Amino acid sequence: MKYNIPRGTYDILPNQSHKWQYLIRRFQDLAAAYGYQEISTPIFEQSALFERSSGSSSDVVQKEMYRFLDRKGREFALRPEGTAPVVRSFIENSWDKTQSRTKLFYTGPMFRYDRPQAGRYRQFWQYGLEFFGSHHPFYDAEVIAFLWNYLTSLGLKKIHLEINSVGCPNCLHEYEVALKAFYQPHLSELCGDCQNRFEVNPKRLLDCKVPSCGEIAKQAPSQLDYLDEECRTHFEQVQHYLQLANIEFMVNPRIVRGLDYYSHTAFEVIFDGLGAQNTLAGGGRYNYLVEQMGGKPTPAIGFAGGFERLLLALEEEGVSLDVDPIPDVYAIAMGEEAQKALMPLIFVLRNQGKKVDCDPEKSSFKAQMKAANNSQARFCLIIGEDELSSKSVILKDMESGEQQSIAMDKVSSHLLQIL
RNA sequence: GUGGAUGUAGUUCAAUGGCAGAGCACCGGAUUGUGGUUCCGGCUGUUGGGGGUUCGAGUCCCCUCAUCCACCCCA
Repeated sequence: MKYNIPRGTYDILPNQSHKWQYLIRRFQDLAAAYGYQEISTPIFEQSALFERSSGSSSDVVQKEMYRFLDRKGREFALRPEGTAPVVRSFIENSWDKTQSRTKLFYTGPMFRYDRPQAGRYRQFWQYGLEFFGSHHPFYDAEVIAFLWNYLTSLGLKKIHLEINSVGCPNCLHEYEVALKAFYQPHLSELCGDCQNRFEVNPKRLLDCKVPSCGEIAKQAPSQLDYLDEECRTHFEQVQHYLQLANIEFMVNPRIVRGLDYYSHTAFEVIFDGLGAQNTLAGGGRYNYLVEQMGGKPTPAIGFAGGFERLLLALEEEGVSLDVDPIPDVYAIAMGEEAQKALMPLIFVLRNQGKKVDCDPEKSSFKAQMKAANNSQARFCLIIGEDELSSKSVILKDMESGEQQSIAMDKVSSHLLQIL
């Protein structure tokens, strides 16, 4: 019996692991600079949480959730996204009852039963950020600026930011009425998917990739023309604040976010050169979600991005994340007695925080030298018969080839000085 | 969920239906205890899995699994 990794999942292997840690650390550091604090929610929640928040008509809920019953028959789901659990926690901890703003971020795995392809997995890692407690456009800009600064500071250049406003429920309703009125006479010309979208989620008609549908979508009324006074002013202010933050963006009235809870500002960061899975991150306001989930009405805005796509984009742009740890010292021992002498020495160095590698079992001196070279360690320590009798070790600089003999009890203090 | 391409050594790839190979990597050697370059030698395979056609299948057919691409969806 041979066991296989589940479809659409992957192991983060040692030679990749440091890249993940690096990306996560950079996200945490930036969050600290913006005053955001980390929250970790469970991997699974009641299925109903996602059904109510994301919208039961969404594909994520309808087709992609990993659902299961526990031993008492309660229905749970592996979380397909991060916002709903954070909102649940926000309400459960009564943060909605205070007047203060709440700034949270998270990283962790999400689960969707999708057909895997490059940049799309069944277990995938997201970084995300949620802001609660103000509808001020300042915070729209802050959240978007955070995302933009994170991605650009990593070295991404071939990305662009698209923003839109989907308005409040009132504007949205009027817009959908207008949209349906526009599409009604074209119904027979649409593809099968779009005929279904017309009934289920008319906004999705706008980003169909079938060319003939795209032509029709170009003529369709724009969401932006159906914003009421308040929503339009808000959107203009958001753009103004983004300019003040020196963030470049383009307005794309056809951005449609997949989850039902979004209102007002919606945005995406697109990578120019990844194939079909080119949305690096996306987000928007959800001013009505907290209330809808049973909390006190609380405006909020957030985003989420995928680490796998981020990694692909960084690789595509040739950004090097190779910060693989290189040992400071590679230790070589010849013979059993020397191996024993090596033991206390390398542990002293390691306990001082030096990275020390060795493989004293290797067959020959030459082989150990080779290994020292492959490790790229700056120095190598050599102990053999001669050194044992003189209670010294040889310290060799692998770059210059120079070597010197050092008394065994002085080795650690000497290395502390030069490293 | 729909359509298509692919699957051979650790890895990148070869092999008209006729003995499964090469580069890289790895391991060893080139006078005793000194790496990188060079030279010599060595190891590695249920050809993803199962079935079928055939004297004979990596190659043709069917099923299955996986990866990739597009749709879809979205991060």
